[in-house]
Amino acid sequence: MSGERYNPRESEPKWQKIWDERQSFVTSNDDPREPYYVLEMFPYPSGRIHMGHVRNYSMGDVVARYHRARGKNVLHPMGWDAFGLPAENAAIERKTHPGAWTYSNIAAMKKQLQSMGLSIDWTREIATCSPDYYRHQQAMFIDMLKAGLVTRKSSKVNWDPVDMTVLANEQVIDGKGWRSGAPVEQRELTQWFFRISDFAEDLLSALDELKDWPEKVRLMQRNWIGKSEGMRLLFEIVPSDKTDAGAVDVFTTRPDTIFGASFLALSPDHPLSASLAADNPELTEFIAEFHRQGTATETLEKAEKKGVFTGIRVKHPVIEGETLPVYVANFVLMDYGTGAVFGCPAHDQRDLDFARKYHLPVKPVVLPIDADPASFTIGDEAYVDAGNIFNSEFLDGLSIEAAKKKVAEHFGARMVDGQVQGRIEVNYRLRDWGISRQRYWGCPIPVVHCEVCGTIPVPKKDLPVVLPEDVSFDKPGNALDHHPSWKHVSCPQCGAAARRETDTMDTFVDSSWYFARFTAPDAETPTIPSIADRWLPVDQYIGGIEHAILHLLYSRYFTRAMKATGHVGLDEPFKGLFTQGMVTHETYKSEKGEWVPPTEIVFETDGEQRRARHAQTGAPISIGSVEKMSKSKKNVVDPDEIVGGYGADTARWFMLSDSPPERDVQWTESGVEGASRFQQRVWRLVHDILEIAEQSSKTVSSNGADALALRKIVHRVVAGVGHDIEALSFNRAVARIYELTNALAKAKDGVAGAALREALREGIEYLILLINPMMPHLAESCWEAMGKTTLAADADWPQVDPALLVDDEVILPIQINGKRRGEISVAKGTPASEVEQLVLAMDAVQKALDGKSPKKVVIVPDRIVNLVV
RNA sequence: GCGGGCGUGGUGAAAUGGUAGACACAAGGGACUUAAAAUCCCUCGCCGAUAGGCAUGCGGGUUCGAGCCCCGCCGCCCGCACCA
Repeated sequence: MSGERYNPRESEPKWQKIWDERQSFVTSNDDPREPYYVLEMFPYPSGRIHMGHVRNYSMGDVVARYHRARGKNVLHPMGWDAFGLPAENAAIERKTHPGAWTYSNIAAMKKQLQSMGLSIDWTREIATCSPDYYRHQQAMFIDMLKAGLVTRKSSKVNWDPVDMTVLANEQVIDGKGWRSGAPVEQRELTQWFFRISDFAEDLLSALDELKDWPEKVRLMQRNWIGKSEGMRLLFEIVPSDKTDAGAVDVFTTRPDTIFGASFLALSPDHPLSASLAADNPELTEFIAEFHRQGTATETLEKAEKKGVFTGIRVKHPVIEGETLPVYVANFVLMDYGTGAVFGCPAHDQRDLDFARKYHLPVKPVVLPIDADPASFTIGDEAYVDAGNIFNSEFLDGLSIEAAKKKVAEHFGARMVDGQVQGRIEVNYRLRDWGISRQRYWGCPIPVVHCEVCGTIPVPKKDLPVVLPEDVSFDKPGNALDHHPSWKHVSCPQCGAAARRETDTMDTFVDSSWYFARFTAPDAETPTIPSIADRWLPVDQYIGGIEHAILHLLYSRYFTRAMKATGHVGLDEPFKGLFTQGMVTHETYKSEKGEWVPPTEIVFETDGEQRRARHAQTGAPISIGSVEKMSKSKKNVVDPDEIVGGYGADTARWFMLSDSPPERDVQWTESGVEGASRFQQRVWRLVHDILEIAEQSSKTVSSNGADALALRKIVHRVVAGVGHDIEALSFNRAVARIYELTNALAKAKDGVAGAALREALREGIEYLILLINPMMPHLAESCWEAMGKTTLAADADWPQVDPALLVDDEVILPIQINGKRRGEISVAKGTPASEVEQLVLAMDAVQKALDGKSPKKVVIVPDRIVNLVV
């Protein structure tokens, strides 16, 4: 055998250079072969890749290389999600320009990614902060503006007081900014919006067709869109001197409980609340207090349900002569429905709490099945389940569903305040996507505000609207707005002095179409629709679950908006979606309770317990829980150190082994060493077998049975690995490859004849091709050692001989009363009657039967035998 | 509160309703070596000397047969959360 160890530090750069020189992974749009588009979520250029990237891109690369070997024309590009606030923060801290910082980060990360040996077409690289990219985004924005997909409106927004910018609802997590973590405040601002809510129904129903998406993600999006079917209902105000308004408009999903209504509640933000507050000091104070403490979503959630009577009453819509009091209540959202609700305390917990507090009537109108109408009462718990309507005149006896229909008919035929009193309405939780950000480092919104002409889009010939280079970040807030001259322009329509829009776009806009731009990255238009439509949708998209709502929902919307403006011809951008788990690591703490990085620790074991000490001081270290790698807990492992030490293939292999890809994976030193050992083992095995194969066969006397047995294993593994990769079950593919390696190592020791030598040769050749998607550098080195003059990267996936997948002998386990008691080897396809005879004749079976005859004999041909005694 | 997911050896995990624990890590024993590293071989769910028994969070059920299907608990994780 070759005594030399495989040296990844030498071989990996060598193959990377060769792939690069031969342009192995450059994809042509004109290639006639079947297209396959695999994409991993592009990274934010923070400056360094982390293990999460390694895992993500290792998976994507396996898919890309596998499909390339299967003869597809594979598109596997990479780019940079390069706009965003960290660049501005860095500019402030380091007195540099956001662009300079970003581009130097890109260069550093690109080098790191290249050292991983990914099969990426780097000729298609894009950075969203480049005018070459964002000018097309601006062009599409103008198209969408003209198509009515974009709107500008004043609304209450989530204001991040640290980042000094606006956040979309989706970007507020637990009442805090998704990036800054600061409690979010509510402010009233004029903003640009994509009218995503117009697409709510389509975005919701199309989820059903995304069969290659995780059910979990579809469900999260479904909940986020939040469809609810209900009714809009007008309550006529009893005339008084308090207000001129004729009716209050209410949204409800439970019109069937209308007879149980006992009050109306308005949001403090409801226009009627404000007008009623004018001569009502108590109400004024209540609304003011609501606004004081109601800024942060968090405090809002914990607040007690409170309200103030407004002094006005409405007519009960179905009970003649009765009226209901109107309250302003802190739990009614202005954002949802109409900002007003009717309270039916018997069948809604919130309403019940409110009613008990203010001593309002509680009248049950839904009777649980089998309950006695005479004695059924509501205590502290509202009854919200199924039942039949009672206490409700013309609805009595109906089911909830039937009652809803009847109520709709009833109110649909009546008029209040000059309008139909009630009509069916569908409401969505999904709000329009506010994209205005008061930041410099983002795509400028290409419009001009003219006092004469209003808001005018920048003519396309004047695009791109480029960010000014000479900016200062001395003052907090928007550097673009502070720039002395940039915003002063003349109106493109009338020529008068006008002002540029200084808001830039949310960076989620940038990432909502990059996958389309990759299909024609140098085009003079945002896309070349015929080419985009050929590649899209992305066949396999891979990324983190944290983008389940934001990025993926926006991209789905944006693709529809691009279709409406003629830039693509499809609705859904991602056919297959896979969300990978996080990379975790043990945490370590010193006796003082400080986090200690794994690089500073040595481990020892006494066979029972693992202990840790500080490498330099020898101080004891406590081993803590396994957590997501994070700087704050110091449990990060730097990919550069792993790639520089063990090599990229080892890191890749380890990321794919053991843990199912959707689950979290724990990075361990021993796991990496195991991966590295396997790398050496393959290298040795290939050389050992080559040596055996080259020996002249003096004793050609093999009957071929051993060779056939080996070939069966080889072909079964090849078929299995292909299957596993297509299912993205990389850990199972890895296990099969280990099995093959074990089988080859065993077989090589017993070589008797030429047939087995040939089988071994086929075995290692296939082994190399199987590991190629996962450890491509090692595969090339082994391929070369075999004397091949081509590249493993260009080799076809091994052909499976179907005949070798079939066994002519099968081993049937024999169960007695469901417990395994023995086995029998029979020819495949042996009929049940024959098997029964054979089994009953067996000693072990006779012994177990103890002279009795079985009550029942279950025989599943080629699978199992079960005797019931 | 609502919705979803997951509970299998010391560990990561396998297992179209059909031999539970493949494969790997860790551990232990042995070979080789002056020694170490590397490598190779063996053991490795629990109880039991063996025969065998018990084992997939707990309790039931369906089935010839359940880790897998159904019902009820317990625990952990994730998402949403005053949505009328």
